[in-house]
Amino acid sequence: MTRSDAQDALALLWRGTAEVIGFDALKKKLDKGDRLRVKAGFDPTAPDLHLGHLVLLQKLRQFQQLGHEILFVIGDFTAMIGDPTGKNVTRQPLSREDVLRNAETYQEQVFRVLDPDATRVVFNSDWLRDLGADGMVRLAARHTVARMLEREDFAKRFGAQQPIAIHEFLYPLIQGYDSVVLRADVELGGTDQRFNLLVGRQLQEGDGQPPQAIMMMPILEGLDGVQKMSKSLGNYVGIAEAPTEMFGKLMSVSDTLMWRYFELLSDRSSAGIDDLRASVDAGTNPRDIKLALAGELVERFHGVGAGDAARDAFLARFQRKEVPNDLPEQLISTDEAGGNTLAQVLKAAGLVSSTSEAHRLVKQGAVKIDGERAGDGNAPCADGEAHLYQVGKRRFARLRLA
RNA sequence: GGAGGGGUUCCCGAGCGGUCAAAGGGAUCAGACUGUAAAUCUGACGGCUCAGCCUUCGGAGGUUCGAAUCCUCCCCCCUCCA
Repeated sequence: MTRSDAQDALALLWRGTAEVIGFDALKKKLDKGDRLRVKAGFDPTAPDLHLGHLVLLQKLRQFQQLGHEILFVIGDFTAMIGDPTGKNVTRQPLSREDVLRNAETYQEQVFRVLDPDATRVVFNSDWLRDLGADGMVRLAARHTVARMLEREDFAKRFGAQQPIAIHEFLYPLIQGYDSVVLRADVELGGTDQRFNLLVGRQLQEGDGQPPQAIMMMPILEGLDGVQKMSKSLGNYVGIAEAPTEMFGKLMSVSDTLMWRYFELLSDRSSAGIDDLRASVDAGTNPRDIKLALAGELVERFHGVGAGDAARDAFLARFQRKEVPNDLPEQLISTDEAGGNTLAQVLKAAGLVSSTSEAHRLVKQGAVKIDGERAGDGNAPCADGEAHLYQVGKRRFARLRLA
């Protein structure tokens, strides 16, 4: 590795991080050309990954591309405790079966980002089961209650006289112990993991190991650009989502937020991103840059060519306002629909969730038949021939009545 | 164990006998605008055989011409005291 390669590598690894602890030691190891053991732990609790999770995975991917070893820790043991981080209440533990099933879907999605051949997946129950009661007691002896209570969420709950179960104290200790067992050089986590990550350093030092560096990644903003991306807020892009969905969602992101996504999610080099910025400053339409971002991410999750296909479909539909060309014809039975009024047909076709909604949308001018705006939800639909029904800009169906 | 407070339409949250399908905000959807599904503005936002009708305000009963609003019992949450 040449001098400048090393610097580029460092810059790449540094990019987008919220905070790095133990930077100097890390730099030294990188300069030496060591192959680092990079640890990241995952709770197999919510198996639906989205781009918010990708931030961390992306960083792992970068380490991986630079030749380092990824230790992907599935916290099947710790999931039984439930990470208290950020929680104001004690978490419900998961059953063994849930954990294993989740871990399965987890890996499947994760390997769309990471190279499975260069990733070591480990389950922390492997060594924690053998730790035994005495080992657990020894581990617990390594930390004090006072220090544990420094943790913000514990402190809050304690101050508010809300319960903290004793086993919750074990979570950070166990996560830290994982680092000891794995002899991690670096551990990645979200900024909310700071405390747990630091415990790892402490335990490693106590064990006579050099403490791991800690790399904290920021929380990704969701599509609204304000709140963190999360499934419950509905502002997320799922890793397993269909290409057109994913593309459309990414295109709806604001121009400002787009750069954040580039920095945290894109495989482009930092220099390449700077070039894009410069070109926008020079007058390039940000939309075109966003198309590239959306294309890149779709490509990553859906394979070569998927990005271009999604892009073409998007442009056709929203820029040229064309109708999607691969619309299958749907046969609607007026018997099942309960009648043949426009509202009933739209409901039967699944374009609206109720006839009431259909009537409302018709009144708002959102419904078109063969491109003609419909004016009456009670108007009967002619049967026999297929017609193109459209609700709003996104819902289409080619329907034939029977 | 004792004393209080509360459960309202997707979420938050008003309403406290009729004028309530129920304020306001958020989310969502639509229309306009646009460089895209950003921003902004406007509107919609329980269901139906849709300008009329039907079913909603934790659950079950009751009072009343009439209840989300009053009473009884039950379920669940929270706060304070012990």
